[in-house]
Amino acid sequence: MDSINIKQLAEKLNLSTSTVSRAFRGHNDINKETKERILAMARELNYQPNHLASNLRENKSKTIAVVVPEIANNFFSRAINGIERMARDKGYHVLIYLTNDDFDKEVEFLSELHNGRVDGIIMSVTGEAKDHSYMHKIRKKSIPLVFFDRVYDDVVASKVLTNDYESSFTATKHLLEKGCKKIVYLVVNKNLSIGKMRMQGYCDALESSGIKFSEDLVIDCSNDMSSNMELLGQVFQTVKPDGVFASVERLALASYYVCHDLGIRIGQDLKIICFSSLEIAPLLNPSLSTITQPAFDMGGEAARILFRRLEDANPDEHENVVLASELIIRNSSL
Amino acid sequence: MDSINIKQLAEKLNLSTSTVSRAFRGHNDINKETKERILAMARELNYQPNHLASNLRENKSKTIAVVVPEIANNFFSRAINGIERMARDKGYHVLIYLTNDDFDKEVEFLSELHNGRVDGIIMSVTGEAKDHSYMHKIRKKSIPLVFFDRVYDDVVASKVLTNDYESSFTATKHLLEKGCKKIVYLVVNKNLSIGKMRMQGYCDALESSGIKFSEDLVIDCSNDMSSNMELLGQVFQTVKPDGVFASVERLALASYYVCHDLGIRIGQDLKIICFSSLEIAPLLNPSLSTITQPAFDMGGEAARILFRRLEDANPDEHENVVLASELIIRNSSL
DNA sequence: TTGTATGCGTTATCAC
DNA sequence: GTGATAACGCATACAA
Repeated sequence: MDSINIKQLAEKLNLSTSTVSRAFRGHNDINKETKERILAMARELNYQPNHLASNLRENKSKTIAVVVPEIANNFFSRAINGIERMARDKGYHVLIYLTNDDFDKEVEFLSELHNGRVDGIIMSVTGEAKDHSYMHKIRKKSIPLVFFDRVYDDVVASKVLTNDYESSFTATKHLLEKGCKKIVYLVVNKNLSIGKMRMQGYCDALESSGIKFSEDLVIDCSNDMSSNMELLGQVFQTVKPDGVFASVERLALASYYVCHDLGIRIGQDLKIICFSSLEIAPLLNPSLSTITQPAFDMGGEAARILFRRLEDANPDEHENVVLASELIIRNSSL
Repeated sequence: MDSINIKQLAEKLNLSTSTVSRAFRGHNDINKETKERILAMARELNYQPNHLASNLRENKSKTIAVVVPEIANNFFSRAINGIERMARDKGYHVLIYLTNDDFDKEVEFLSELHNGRVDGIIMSVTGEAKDHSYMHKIRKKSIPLVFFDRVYDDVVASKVLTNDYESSFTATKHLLEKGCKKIVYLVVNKNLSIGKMRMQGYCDALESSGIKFSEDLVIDCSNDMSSNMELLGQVFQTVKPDGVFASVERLALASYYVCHDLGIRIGQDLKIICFSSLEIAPLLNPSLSTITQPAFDMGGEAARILFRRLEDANPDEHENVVLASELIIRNSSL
């Protein structure tokens, strides 16, 4: 039993397709009884308007795309959760695209999306700092775009960020106050805006305590766990830092593994703090000090902004929102 | 500058729309030079066929829906990762729907999806064990469906599962061998197939060791962290179990929090093991023994099965796949 | 309040 | 090898 269409439904009811169509739209140019009769029959026959057809007709898809580097990640999965919740409320559907931090995929996805498939895009960019002028060309086609967390600074679009600079400054200050003299900064991509902001907070905190910033203490890591562990193992043994400020969660976790392996006592020998959305940070050994971003809310906010653009129009207005992260000190930095 | 359509492109080239259309399809009934000319112009003008229109025409969407209880969860986020990867390879797009374990939402989603929006569905059902006969009605409309992990036993569809019974049996056996006499089984929904299978493994392991199963040791929890902690606090103090077998990750984590609060020493006073996809289980305090499901592969397998149905046709053939979980003993059960 | 006719952008069928 | 045309299912302008 295949799907029924509006024409067949109309025939059953001895009505025209236009009348049937009206029953499903918000208008009130239809007799209440007829409408009910139509809806009843529709329920019985399990009819639902074909969205491809109606979307084609109305030139909108009621669908948004979410483009993120990864999903098996506490921050992004929560953010998507927030986006989905908001989208659901607004009657939108959510397509997911994972770049796996591959810039080429990002470009591919974005160009695929400009063909009516989606009404808008929410995106957190890849860590690869290549030329992203491709965005400028795409932007011209004017499908609304909202960045969150990882953004391209030179692309004009709405952005949802957290107060990375302040958080980094405070976190670094905290480590200094706890007696750290040699704090390494772990980063995946120095050139990405987010890495830059966080590093700036780190630098300024050092400076404010009269400590000179040293390029050697900036450790440029990758997204691969085992090579990170190898790198950090060397750093911890040769540079012998007494503090670690990790700009992303996975680098703190790599540090934990390395410390466990090398018998470095976290908290005593080496204090660790990091950006993280790990909800079980209190259960780690030792419990992990974190700067926790409001991931869910960031997603929700990004979606809210996008839908405002989509529905209130005014396509040239961009919103920038900054949400506050929370600094939670636990045993790893005490 | 808004999107261009096939007609405009055809005009620019002094060709008919049919010829232009041909350039974008796989056929070879078009002059090679014309084709190249068209493609070149398309690139220049940034033309892409509108997928709504072509999908309407072809009556398929090249899109699948993934319906899961939640996404901020290690298991599901990995599974989605696997699905997305496979979908990408096959040229499909992925819509995400989160039920938040709300049965009504599940019903709502599924009925929304039968209107041309998607070609197929991959789903893990909610924990609510209500009447799901609604599925039978929907199944008639014959859009391919693949279940993974959490399934409805009475619905005929392809299913991707793990060897839950064996894993549970082995894990419980392990606790018994380590000296546990009183093992509680933590479950969110006893009636869900997955809870049943896991519980059966637990029961049979007890029996095989000559221990009588007691209903009092089955603790029916919820999805709410704080009420679970309250419940478990009471159980740990009154029932005084020496072993915990948690059927889902969050219940083991709640146990950890409770033990930390009450000063119960995990591993010594109380041994814990659970189903979990937590990649940092080794970093917990103490490291957590887990039965780890191949979440990514399960997602990939579910997608593979779905696409086979979609492309090879043969709509009445169902595949059931069982993948093996891995039992990893760590300090929480030693 | 309802029906008729047209078009959304694309592709397949049939001519030429 | 290319062009004209109909059709996919629906929603609106207009007529009644």
